[in-house]
Amino acid sequence: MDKTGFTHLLPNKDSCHDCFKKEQCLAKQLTISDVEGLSALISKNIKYRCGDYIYRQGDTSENIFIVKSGATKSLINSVEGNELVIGFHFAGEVLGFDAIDTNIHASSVLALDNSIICGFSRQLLDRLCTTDATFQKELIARFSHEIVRDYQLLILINKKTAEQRVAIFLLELLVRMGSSRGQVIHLNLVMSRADIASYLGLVPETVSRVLSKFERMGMLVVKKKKLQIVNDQLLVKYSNNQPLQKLPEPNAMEGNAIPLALLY
Amino acid sequence: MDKTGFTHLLPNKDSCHDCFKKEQCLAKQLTISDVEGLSALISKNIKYRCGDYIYRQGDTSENIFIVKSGATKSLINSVEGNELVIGFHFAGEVLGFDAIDTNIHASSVLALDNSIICGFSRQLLDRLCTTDATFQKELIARFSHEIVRDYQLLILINKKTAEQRVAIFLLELLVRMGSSRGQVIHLNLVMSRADIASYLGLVPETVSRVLSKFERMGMLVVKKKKLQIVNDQLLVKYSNNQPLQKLPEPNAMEGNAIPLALLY
DNA sequence: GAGGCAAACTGATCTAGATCATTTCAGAAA
DNA sequence: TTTCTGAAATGATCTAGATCAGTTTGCCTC
Repeated sequence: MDKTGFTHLLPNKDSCHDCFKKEQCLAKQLTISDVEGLSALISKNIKYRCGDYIYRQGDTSENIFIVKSGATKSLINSVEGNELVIGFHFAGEVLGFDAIDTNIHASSVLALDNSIICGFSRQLLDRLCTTDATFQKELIARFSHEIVRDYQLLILINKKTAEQRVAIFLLELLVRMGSSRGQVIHLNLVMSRADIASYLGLVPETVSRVLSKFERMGMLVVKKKKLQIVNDQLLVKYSNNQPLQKLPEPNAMEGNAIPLALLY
Repeated sequence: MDKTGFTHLLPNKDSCHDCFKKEQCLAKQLTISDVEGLSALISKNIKYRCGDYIYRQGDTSENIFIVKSGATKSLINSVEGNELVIGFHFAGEVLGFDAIDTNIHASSVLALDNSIICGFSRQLLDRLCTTDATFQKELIARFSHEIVRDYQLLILINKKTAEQRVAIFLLELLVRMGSSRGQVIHLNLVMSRADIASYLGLVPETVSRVLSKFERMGMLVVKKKKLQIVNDQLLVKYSNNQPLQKLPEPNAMEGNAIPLALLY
């Protein structure tokens, strides 16, 4: 029936008016008629298969993209040739902010899954920015949001243990996938262990080992790309580097007299 | 004579018209009269002493700032209480982009030196954005630039050796300080070893050791905060992880028969 | 259902850089 | 000048995670 693999992702027609994601769209505050009038400048519902590039590092920037469904990763190819994953993007997120200044993409983005993505031409972007103050504000807000998100990744990478990184990553995924906490959650890891490792500044083997350990601790059940979070409270503990077996803090004694023997 | 320590930084009057940094200013493309008309919304030449905060993480955002002279660092305080340096900012750079979306600063910025900084009220920012298309474009371009810069820091941190990190950091400083390459350069490190270490995802001792090693290799002369770059070509080699003493690659043999003894 | 293949997992070993413990040094105060 | 103080340098040791070397697993294709 569905030979394309996309039909289930498209419950609506090829129009902004019926878009089931319009609440998350960059242009959400424009009236429908505004957008429809500029329809020629929007490429709606472009289909990407797993592994397809949305754009490549070095490409001239033609569009800003909005992920409607599916998932993508963005990466940077270093001079030495190895690639560094710098982000994962899900429905509602905007792609292409890296090229507004220079017109050249500083990163590549590719689909991790069959994905539907809309493109706003740069021309439309400029036009809306000058004619529509609300749109412009929304755009700048998203820029700012992106900068704060980058900070978070820096924090995640900096001086955290492998276990913390993986725990934080999983919790972040839970939030972004919109799952509520405190119950058994099924998570479909759309990215490979190597992708996660690159993103977290680790090596695939380490990610694998940490996931296995977390499984042994009863926090989750791992079955390749299918993850089942069983105990997210414990996951939170690990994300703060407070594993179960940790000894009480030295100052747990405070309030009692400290034996002299411990001071000398 | 100059008891304030600031006079030498201010060769011009307290006006945008005479500002010696106007070419680098966010509002550079506005005509002088435009800006002067909005003068009440610009706090010109605010003086900060070494250690003063320009703003703190969690503060409500009142202004966008432009560094006119001096230097600042931005940092994030983690939940555990330790601080992470995420950037250094010199003349011409804009501060405060992290709070445009939420109105709350996600990071703190403090002066590393006596610094002169101008503040644009958020109100002015909004006004210029709606009335002046060129200003708005410039602002968005700077946002995009900031995002790309964040990518660079991610690359710097990710999977690079301590020597690479320090070498890249020094080369980056050379560029940002505007020094031309290929000659002996005097560099005044305005930040501490601890700041550099935090920024590079290392520990102060490691930064110290690497600088000492670079000195032994004849690349630079270290005298606390005064650095003298003697051989920047070698620094470039180290930044690519190609130190001098490295053995020839294994495939240097290719073309010759490989001795069986090496295979077993 | 067999064969092929790439991702994921696991165990053994190694090492870059962290940690801990001093020492040195430069600038400020007295 | 001497003393004081905090940053920086240096040496010795330790360890988290990388690296290397397989093995296992799930998923194609025929």
